[in-house]
Amino acid sequence: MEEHADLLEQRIINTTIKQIREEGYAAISLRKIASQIDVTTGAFYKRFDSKAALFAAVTASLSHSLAQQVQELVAPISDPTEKLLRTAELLLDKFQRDPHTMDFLFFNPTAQKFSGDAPPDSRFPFYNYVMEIIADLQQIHRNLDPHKLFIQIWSFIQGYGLLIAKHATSYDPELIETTLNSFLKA
Amino acid sequence: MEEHADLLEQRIINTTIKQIREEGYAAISLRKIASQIDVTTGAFYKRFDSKAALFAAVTASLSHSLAQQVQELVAPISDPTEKLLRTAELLLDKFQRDPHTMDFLFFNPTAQKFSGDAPPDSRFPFYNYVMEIIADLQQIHRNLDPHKLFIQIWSFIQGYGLLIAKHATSYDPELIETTLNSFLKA
DNA sequence: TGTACATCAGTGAACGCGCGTTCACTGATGTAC
DNA sequence: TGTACATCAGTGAACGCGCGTTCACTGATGTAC
Repeated sequence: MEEHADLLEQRIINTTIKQIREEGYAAISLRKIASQIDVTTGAFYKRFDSKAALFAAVTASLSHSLAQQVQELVAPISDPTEKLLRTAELLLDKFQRDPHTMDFLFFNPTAQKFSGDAPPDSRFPFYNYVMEIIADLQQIHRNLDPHKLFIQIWSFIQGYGLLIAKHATSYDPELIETTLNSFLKA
Repeated sequence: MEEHADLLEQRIINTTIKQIREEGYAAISLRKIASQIDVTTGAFYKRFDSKAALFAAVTASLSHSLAQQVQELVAPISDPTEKLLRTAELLLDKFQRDPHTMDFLFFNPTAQKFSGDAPPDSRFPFYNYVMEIIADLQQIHRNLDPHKLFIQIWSFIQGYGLLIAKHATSYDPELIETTLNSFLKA
C-alpha cells in the first residue's frame, strides 16, 4: 500500500496548493482539505505530523516548481543582466496571475524563510539563485556591492509584488526594466 | 459619563496599540484587550461595533501619529529630494525599531488600504503625502514619470521594510539614499 | 432634604463556531502454514 | 485450497481550545418633584 500512501500524500499537497491558489493560505483548514479528497482528518495525520508540516511540504513543492520554471526560462540566456530581468519579470507576472500562491510563498508567516540575524536562509531557493546572478553581474559591473544590490532587487520585487497582489497597481514589464537598470547604473 | 466613555474608548485603543507593538496584530484578541483594562468584552461592544471597527480606529490613530511625526521632521526642509529621503529614513527606522506596528500599518489584511483596480485609496494618508513630494520633485526632475516613481519608491520602502521587520537584514540609511537617488537619476 | 424613577455603562455568562489534534476501532489486504 | 492471524490505512467521533459576539441583568448615578 505504499503506492497508495504516496498517492494520498500527493493528493493532499495538490489539493492544498489548489486551495491556496483559489482562496489564499489564510483560509486553509485541514477539514476542508480532507473533505475535498473524501477522506477524514485522521487520514491526514498518517501522512503529516501537523498542519505546519503540510505547509512546509507545500512550500517546498511550490518553490521547486517555480525554481524549475525560472531555470527553463533563463537557461538559453547568457547575459546576466537579461537573466535577472527575465527572472524578475517571471516572478512579477506570477504575482499578477496567481497572487495567492505568490503571497503564500513570499509572505506566509508559518514558513519563515529567514533565520535570526543571519543572512537569508537557503531553504528559500531564490536567495541562492539571485545571488548567483548577482555574482555574474559583478563580472560586468565591477563597482557593484553585491549585498546592497541584492537588498535593492529583493526589496523591489517583494514590494512591487505585494502591490500587484493587492491590486494596488498592475504588472508593468517596462517599469521592472527601468528599475533594475537604475540599480545597475549606480 | 461621556467623559468616562471616551476614556474607555481611548484605553481600548491604546491597549490594542501596545499589544500590537509587543505581540503583533495576529495575536490580538478582544478578551486579552478587555482583561488588560479590567473590563469584560461586553463593555467593548458598547464602544465598537466589531473587532474590525477597532482595527480601523487603531489604524487611523497610528497613521495619524506617524503622519504627524513625518510632518514635524520634514517641515523645516525645503529640498524635496531631502524631504523624500528623510521620510523614507523615518519609516524604515521605524520598521527596525517597531516592526510589529509597522507590519500592522502596512500589511494588516483587515484594513485594506487600496480598493479594487483604482489608484491607492486616500484612507492611507501616506499615499497623498508621498504623491505631494513627488509632485515637488517634478519641479526639479522634469523628465520623471510621477506614477512610475511612486511605484518604485513605494515598492522599495515596502519591500525593504518587510526585510527589516523580518530581521532578514537591518536598517541602512546609506542604502536608502543610494536607492532613492538611483530612482531620481533615471 | 428625601423619595421615586429613569438611564445606561459595565457585568457575566453563554452561544455557536471552526479549528488542530487524538485515538479506539474497523475492515480490507497480505502472510504463514 | 483453506484457515488463522497480523498489519495498518483510513474512520468517525470526540477533545479542548479560543475566538467574536450577544444579551438579560445590575447597580451606580442623575433627574424630577
